[in-house]
Amino acid sequence: MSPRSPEPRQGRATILDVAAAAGVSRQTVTRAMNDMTGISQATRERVQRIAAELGYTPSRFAKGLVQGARTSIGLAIPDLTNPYFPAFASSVVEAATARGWNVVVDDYGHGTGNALDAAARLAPQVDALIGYLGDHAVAAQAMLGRRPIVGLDDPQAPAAGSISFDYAYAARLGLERLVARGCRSIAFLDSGQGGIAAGRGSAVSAAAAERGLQLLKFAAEPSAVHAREAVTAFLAGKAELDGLLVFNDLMAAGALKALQAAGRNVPGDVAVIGMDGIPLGELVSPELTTLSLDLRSVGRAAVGLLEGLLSGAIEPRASDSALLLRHELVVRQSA
Amino acid sequence: MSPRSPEPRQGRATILDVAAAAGVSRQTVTRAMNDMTGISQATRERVQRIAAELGYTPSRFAKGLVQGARTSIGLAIPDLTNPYFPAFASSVVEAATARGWNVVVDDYGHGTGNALDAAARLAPQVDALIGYLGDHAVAAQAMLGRRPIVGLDDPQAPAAGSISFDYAYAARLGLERLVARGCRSIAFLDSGQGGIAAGRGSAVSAAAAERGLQLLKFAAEPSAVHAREAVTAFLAGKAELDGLLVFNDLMAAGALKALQAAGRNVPGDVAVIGMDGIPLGELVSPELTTLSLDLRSVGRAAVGLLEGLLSGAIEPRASDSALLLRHELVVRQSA
DNA sequence: GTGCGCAACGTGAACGTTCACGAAGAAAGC
DNA sequence: GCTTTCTTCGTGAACGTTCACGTTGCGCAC
Repeated sequence: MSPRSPEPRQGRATILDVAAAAGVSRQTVTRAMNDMTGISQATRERVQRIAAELGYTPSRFAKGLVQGARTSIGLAIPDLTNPYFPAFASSVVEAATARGWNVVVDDYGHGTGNALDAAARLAPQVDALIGYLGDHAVAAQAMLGRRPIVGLDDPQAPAAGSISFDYAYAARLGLERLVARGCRSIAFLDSGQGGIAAGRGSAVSAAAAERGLQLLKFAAEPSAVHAREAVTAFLAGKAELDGLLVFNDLMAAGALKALQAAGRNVPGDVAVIGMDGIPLGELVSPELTTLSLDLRSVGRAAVGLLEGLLSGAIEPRASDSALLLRHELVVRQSA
Repeated sequence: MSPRSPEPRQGRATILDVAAAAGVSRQTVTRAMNDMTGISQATRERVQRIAAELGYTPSRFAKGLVQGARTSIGLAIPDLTNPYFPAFASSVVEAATARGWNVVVDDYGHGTGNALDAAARLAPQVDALIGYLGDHAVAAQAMLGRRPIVGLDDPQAPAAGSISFDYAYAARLGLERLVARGCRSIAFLDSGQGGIAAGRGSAVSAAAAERGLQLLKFAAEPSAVHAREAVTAFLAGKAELDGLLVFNDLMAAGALKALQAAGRNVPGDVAVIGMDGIPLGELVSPELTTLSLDLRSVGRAAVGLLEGLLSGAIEPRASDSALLLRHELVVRQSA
């Protein structure tokens, strides 16, 4: 048995297998496979045919090693089942695809995982990272070494690049709307998770204090069902309620359900405002008034930042590497 | 200038940079970085510290080349903004992560892309592929060479592994429900896209014929807004309608909106049944009765199939490589 | 003091591809 | 006929890591 049989049964065929089968050299196979010049049309076709017969596909490792490709980015998100994140992921994938990059997606919400686990899984696979990393951005950067990170919603300790949201502005906008509608007893349904999620709650509290508003706060895990249960429990208490600002649209959708189940009319009895502006808001009844984010622009911005960081056009942790985006009030039916 | 300066400014640091800076050999750095035996604790820590200072991270290409890792799978889906697909993607990512695999996600719905473009982008990056490939499964297999593909919803020309859905069964279940409710004028809102999507429509037609039912069919692009417009236009026509079966839940949600806008009570005037069983169905009003799929089990099954194909435990295109899953009627409020 | 074993560390080879260069042969110009 | 040019193809080296060895030095038993 020769060390390299003409048609290896196991393991992937290599370029040398194809070369041997075609009676040419490595380089000629390379020329044929990559549509390079310096090869006759006849040879090109013959080699391609033989390659296909052998099921040969070039090793991405060997190719990447010699070419030094930088084309894989990681995307770390907490929960693909919360519609906000696929909407965001979709725009990241679109922007990355336009640049010829691949996106390795890691959803760290399963089980007890956190962003650091996701970073650890992605670190050996990618050239850069985009993600909701919260407090773990620093540790993630250590894992990534010199490869850039664009962190979302990390205004405290921004990563090399960062995209944050002006929650103070959003909170003012939301409360203003509720007050303008005549709401007197306003509550904020927060996310029960700390970390990344804390910014919204404190911004709303601050905005309420600024206006001299008494603000009731309660919290739930960030899902529709949990929000529904939390609102039901809240309504069972004595508290008055005629205006409700909610951590995100998904939870707001759950809140709507609970209010309706409790016989409260929305927006007649209780006005509800969500946050994020996901398409779901237009499908629920009543349609959700929300503090909307242009999610496609968020993804584009993140990938654009990353491109700048990778090329060196943008300095890490500089003024132009930290973006602050604003929500916009989209008035529909719920408030 | 020596060919390898102690602290290279540009380009990633290599194992040799670390070795030189620490005054040890490659192999010792390897031992330190990978927590191997045969190294003193003092040296291990010193090397790790120096590696961190240099921002060294091992090249995935070199590592993959020598270790022959098979840990990246591609996931090709048409549209991340349709909630069905992230729900599916989430379960694939979860199952893949549990096996230590990474998932490269490609969303080919942007612009004019199709599944073949996605396969072409993914082919150089992954060791296997899961996806909604439709007619392109054969062409995709050519790009993947010997690497296995698990295709979804491709009963005609199954890939190496395939997961299909028993639409005949689902259609009978749905129509049965509508008839049992007393519906006489039943329509099916189909997806305007051919290819992958055609199976549902023909199954519903067949099931209707089987029952001797007259079935009205109309179609729209598979999004909530398009479905809403299509239903509005349909209602503006003369046709009677008291039962509506819809291609998927997202479109059904749009249909609900249109029916309500036209003053039709659901389910009083028109009963509506969706398909897929995505969480959205519980958030709309009335809550959507649907032909539900256990999406987590679909992802698990796909990854399990892939694992079998990769390990050789499952033969491509064999009886055990083609799974047929059944929908289940989940009765909520809309029918 | 000789031999042995073990811990700690180093070196050649290999993974599969592309790049840079070189060589052979044919066609073309004079 | 000779050189030149162009097309077609082949060969050494390199990418950065791990694997399988080999080597050194030290302690210890006899």
